[in-house]
Amino acid sequence: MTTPAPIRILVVDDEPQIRSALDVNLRARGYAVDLAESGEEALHRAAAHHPDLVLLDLGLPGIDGIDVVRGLRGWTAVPIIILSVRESEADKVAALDAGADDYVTKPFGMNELLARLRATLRRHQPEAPQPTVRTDDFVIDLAAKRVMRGEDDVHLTPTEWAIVEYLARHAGRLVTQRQLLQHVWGPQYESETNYLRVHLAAIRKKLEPNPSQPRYLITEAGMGYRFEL
Amino acid sequence: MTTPAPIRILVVDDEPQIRSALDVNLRARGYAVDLAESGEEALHRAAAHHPDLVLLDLGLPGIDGIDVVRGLRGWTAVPIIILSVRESEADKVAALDAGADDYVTKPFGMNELLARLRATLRRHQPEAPQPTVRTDDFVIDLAAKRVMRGEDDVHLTPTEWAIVEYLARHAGRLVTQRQLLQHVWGPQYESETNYLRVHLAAIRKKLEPNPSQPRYLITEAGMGYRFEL
DNA sequence: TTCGGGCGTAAAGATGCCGTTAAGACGTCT
DNA sequence: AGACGTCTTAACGGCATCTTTACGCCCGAA
Repeated sequence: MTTPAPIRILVVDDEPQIRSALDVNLRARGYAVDLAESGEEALHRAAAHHPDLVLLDLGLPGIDGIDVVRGLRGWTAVPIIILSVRESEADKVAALDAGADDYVTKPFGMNELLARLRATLRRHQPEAPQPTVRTDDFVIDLAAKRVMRGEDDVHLTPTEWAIVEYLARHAGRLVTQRQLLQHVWGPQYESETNYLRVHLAAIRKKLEPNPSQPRYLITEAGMGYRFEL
Repeated sequence: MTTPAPIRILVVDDEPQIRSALDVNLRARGYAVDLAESGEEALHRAAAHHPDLVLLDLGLPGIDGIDVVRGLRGWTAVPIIILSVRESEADKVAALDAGADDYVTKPFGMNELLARLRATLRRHQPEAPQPTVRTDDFVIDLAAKRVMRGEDDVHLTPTEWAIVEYLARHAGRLVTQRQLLQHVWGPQYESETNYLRVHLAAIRKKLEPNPSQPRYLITEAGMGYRFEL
């Protein structure tokens, strides 16, 4: 298991104190921070570094903040939170309709900003990639709970699927009978090894090219089973 | 192109003037509005009607607003915008971390609220990258919340639509009864599998060419259902 | 070689789930 | 308040699945 990559946040503000305050607070929470002090620099750094979220001050010298929002929205859906001293409704409406995700009025509390930041990031999390286990003869789609053998799919009963899934998630490793029994049937089933024999036979009949001589679902006599890729 | 279904908004507030003001303004913008004046009613109506967005007052009699957020987040990802007189950072942080999407302090400008509402709804669109799901026999228009079978459209009840939509958005994957029950009826309905049997029968009667031998809405005995394209 | 434990296979019975139907409850409009 | 659409609830037959039992094989140990 690798450590997750830090979430990258681009902070855009022309006031050095605010940049610094955000930098310190965000780094303290484990975010990676990139800083920009103008709209041009913001667009440039966003294109170069692809941040996971943008904190954007509206009152920038040069390009207006709203135009930064439009510039970003032209090519990316990165979440944008506006920081601004402007309290007027018109400004908020314009920023939000330009594509900003949230609007926080300065001065703001750091805890509120962090909470809004978490809320925004939470919404933008992409779905985890769907794991599949492939062999030469069939494909196990763990997310769809489905097994494909060539073009047509193989129908597994609930118990059969539970066994296959557990073995596939521990592919290559030896799984003891007790592990399987407890995972599929519950803690009190420790010694009903005949269940396993019966169901393994059914599974092999459906998945193995030659069920009587298993290639994938290997029996380790006296110990358990092993799913060989 | 068919007329898109109106966006349904659930307004939760115990003050009649605010309910009424929101009701009028939202209807004027073409939203369909559902009203609730307590947390209990909010949870109940949300489960019954599946709104597209919830406007929630924190200062409710009975259940606290935060608990309403938690109650909803237990089973649905519907966007929630908090309306509150409480300005303290702690309240905002608590609400956002409980799963709210935005926080607006009363008194608020109607235009700002509408802009935040649009921004929140826009953000939730990416969840529907495919507006239509097509089979040989019918077309599911996820945006318009409508099903067309050939030329004429099939009328689905709210519950039926909720089931079809969930299955269509997870096309090909196996959806457990528990997933469906929690998404359609709420968290406390984990074991009422007879609901599913009854409604699936009704849906099949409307969509399947041969309802007694389903081609699209496949039952996986003991596990759940699968929408086969 | 003989014996016994562990395993694979097959088939029959038991179990629980699913589809179907219909009636009553509920909520929402006119 | 009444009528309509919709949801809930219960009952039942049919069927998929699981359990249980029996038997034969293989292989290592005596």
